[in-house]
Amino acid sequence: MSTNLIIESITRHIRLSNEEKEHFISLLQPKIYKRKDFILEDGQVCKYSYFVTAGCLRGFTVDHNGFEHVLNFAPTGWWIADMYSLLTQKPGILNIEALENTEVLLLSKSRQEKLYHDIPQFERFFRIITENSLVSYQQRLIDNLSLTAEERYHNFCRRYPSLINTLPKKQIAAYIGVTPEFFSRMQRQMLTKGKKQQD
Amino acid sequence: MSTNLIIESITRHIRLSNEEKEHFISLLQPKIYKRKDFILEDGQVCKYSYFVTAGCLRGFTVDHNGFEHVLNFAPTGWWIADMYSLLTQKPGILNIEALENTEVLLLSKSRQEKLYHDIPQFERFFRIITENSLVSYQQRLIDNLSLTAEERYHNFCRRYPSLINTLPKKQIAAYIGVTPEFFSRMQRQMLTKGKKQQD
DNA sequence: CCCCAAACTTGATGTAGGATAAGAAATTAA
DNA sequence: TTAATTTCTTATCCTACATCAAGTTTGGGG
Repeated sequence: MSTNLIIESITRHIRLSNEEKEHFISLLQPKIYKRKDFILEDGQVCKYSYFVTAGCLRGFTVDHNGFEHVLNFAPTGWWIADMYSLLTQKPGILNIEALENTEVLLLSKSRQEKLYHDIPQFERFFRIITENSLVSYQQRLIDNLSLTAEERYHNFCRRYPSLINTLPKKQIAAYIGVTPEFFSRMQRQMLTKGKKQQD
Repeated sequence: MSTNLIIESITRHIRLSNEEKEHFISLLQPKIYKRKDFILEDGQVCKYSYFVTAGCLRGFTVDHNGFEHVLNFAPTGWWIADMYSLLTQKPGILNIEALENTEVLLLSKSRQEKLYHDIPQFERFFRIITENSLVSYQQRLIDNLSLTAEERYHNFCRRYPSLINTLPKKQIAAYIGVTPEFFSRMQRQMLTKGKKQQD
């Protein structure tokens, strides 16, 4: 099982003995999804946190006009879940879909709670990654209130450098909050602007 | 000292003995700000979490055109801080200002860390409120991507019912992400719409 | 109580980005 | 390889909201 990555990403924030590492790993379930598989659909209760060991997932909502809005991407090494549903155990509004064939490690809510009890350090670990996540959503909200679509695109590029060229452009558009048509126009404009600056 | 409110809001999530409560309270510093006082300015390092026991604060950023964007309000019973700066201890981008004469309890970062050590339950408490805060910023981001200004105004009303009539309208406009001019027009439209529905 | 700054409103005009449509290019499944 | 589907682009027109300007109302400090 490829658990190096998850252990490494955890021990960047807390120290664990070998037994603790093994105990933690024993709580995980590996699972494989194929491109376009849905890991979670809106209306369902989210029962797991998902850690991506290979591939890429996307979390998105569908508004009442049928348009999709991407909340987050989860490439290799990232966690994803419908936090609202996971916390409340009520039906959520998030869809999570595999953008390519993807391997994940599942940590169920009940096992996560058990983990907090068995190894209190994990309370700290999840507090820290939740804090970091909170900060980045605050920043993204401010960006959406104050930046143009083009500036938000640059922020996307900084946040997900590995995805710039691998992701369908319509997914990027749905993340920065514009239509695919406008995104296309915007890119053309950016090219001509770039050329002007070269002269 | 008016610490009933903060103890009550904490014991909604974790259980504390009387000694633990007293220890916690001993770590807090009360402070009073006057209307228009700045609790924190962008560029400063945030050294405290602030709990409002009376009055109201606002957290906002100023963009490169000089426009203000409200990240959050903190009426009585709410916490506020520049999370980014508090976590990293680097200069932040948030301003926190008193909208009226306001009483707060300060919890310094170093004391908060001491608290995690002395009473590990607090690790859980702050994890939970951070989780809840994360969920609401996620929702607000989705709302900004998918809803009209009018729908976002309704969400503001649900989130901060006590502020609808007490807050200057330009503050509400800066929260939902429109200009005061447009907010004014929007309200007039909502009135005439409401009248039509009555007929 | 009054005055002045701040907040609010209203109108005229401008613009970033959306809606629609339709064809071109790229992927996928078979 | 090809047919079918999805994605991307381009053009035209449209709308939600911004900008600018000017006047009105409000309310908090002296």
